[in-house]
Amino acid sequence: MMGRVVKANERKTSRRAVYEVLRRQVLTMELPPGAALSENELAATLGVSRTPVRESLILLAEEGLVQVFPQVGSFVSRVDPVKVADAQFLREAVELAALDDLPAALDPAVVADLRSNVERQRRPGIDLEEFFALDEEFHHGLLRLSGHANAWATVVAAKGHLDRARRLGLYEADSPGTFVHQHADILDAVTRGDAEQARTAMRAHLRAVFDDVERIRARSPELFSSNSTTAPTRRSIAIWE
Amino acid sequence: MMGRVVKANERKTSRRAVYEVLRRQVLTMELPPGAALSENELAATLGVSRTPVRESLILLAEEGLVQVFPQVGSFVSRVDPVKVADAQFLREAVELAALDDLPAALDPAVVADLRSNVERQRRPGIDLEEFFALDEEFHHGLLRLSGHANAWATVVAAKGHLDRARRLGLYEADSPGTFVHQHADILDAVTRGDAEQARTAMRAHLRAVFDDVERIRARSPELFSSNSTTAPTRRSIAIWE
DNA sequence: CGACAAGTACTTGTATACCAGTACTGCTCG
DNA sequence: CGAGCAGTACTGGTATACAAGTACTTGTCG
Repeated sequence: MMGRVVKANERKTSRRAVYEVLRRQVLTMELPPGAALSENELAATLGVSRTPVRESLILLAEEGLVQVFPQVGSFVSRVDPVKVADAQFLREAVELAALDDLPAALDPAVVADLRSNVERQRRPGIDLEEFFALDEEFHHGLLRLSGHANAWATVVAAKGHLDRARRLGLYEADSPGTFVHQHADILDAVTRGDAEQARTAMRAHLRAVFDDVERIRARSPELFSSNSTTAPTRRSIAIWE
Repeated sequence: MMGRVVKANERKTSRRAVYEVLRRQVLTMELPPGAALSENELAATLGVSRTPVRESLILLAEEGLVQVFPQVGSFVSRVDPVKVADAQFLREAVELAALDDLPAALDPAVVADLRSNVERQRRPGIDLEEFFALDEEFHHGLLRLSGHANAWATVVAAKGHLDRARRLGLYEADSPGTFVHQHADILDAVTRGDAEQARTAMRAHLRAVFDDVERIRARSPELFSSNSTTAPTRRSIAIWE
């Protein structure tokens, strides 16, 4: 048989655009936990048909950010403390393992990016969304240093619930100053080659982020899932509108 | 506003069935790397419409098991050594972190399951598919011991490429005896409470699995992606039929 | 015989139509 | 007035129709 060569360039699909919009709106709480997501309504709002909307909701459901109940409706998931803890564990495992795997000679370009990143985090009156973007970039950069940048995508896909909880915490804080200091500490230890201190600083940082969740949960319980036990026998949820 | 209570039971959807069938066929190499997956053809074969087939392919593409090229076609991904290494790193990070987090008192029911599992792995002439199922259950059980069973789902979603490489390795081996021994070693160390030895044994086990990949790659290079460098400037692939 | 170009048969992406099923509304009847 | 039940307007799941685009085929011309 002859070899058949297939060429394809990446094209703009409306599904990708819809997915990114919806995901951002869920993570930023613009679409709050519990909100109803009607496929028809979203399609009309976004100016597309149900198909790309539906496919986006399926992907978001796979990430745990949306719950789809056949013949009933689709809803933004409440923040599930169990999933927050799961994401915390996964993230800590990956980021600490990466620190264990740092090469002797760090990529100077990446190190420069990280330094610049921390500097920008220090800007007074920084916007929260901007800080989050820098924070993501910082942690991603640390993984790049160890050559495991690709693992970040898996962490990102799993930590949606954690991100929403973090956002809740930061919205109530005056400034993300504490976290900026922790970032600087981690980077300092890494560049000094002090792996043990880097691990300690990273663990303290991630745990500090995690500890915020319980505080927020006490203040805004309606945003959290009430599935206290492992698995409910009946798949039932209550929506307050 | 009044509280609105929504009840919904989980229903059978053909999409879930199609997804599971396709995923199994990809992981077992029944659909080999590089195979063309026509949505129309699959729909006709499975007796459903394009919609559930298409939605399943989107999910598989998200896992990296399938590549979709708009207006060109969908294909089973070749085993990407980079993704195999990524999955290996992720898995090792998670499973070792779980061993660090074992409680003082292990759940005796889970321990009994693990012992029974290893015994069944020892059965002579064991079928390969059965061994894989037991292997999955074994590692999942170890995560359960540390209370991080949910992290297994994330690992599973990320390790599709690794699993296919492993399967290739075992298909050529006479028996999975070496791995069974390693499983037994890990379980022994865990039940003895020797966390350090458990970590060592686990690391050796996972690395042994990983080392098989290069051997297989040398023997069956056509099943592997040839993206030697980081990112190709053109999204082009070659299919041999 | 070979190169080039129009045609054709596919591909996936999107839009729409229909179906099964759920939850709320409001009428009816006790 | 209240409880119960039928009606109705929604939901998401699936099937189908159409559109945009790619790669191979084949006819034509030099």
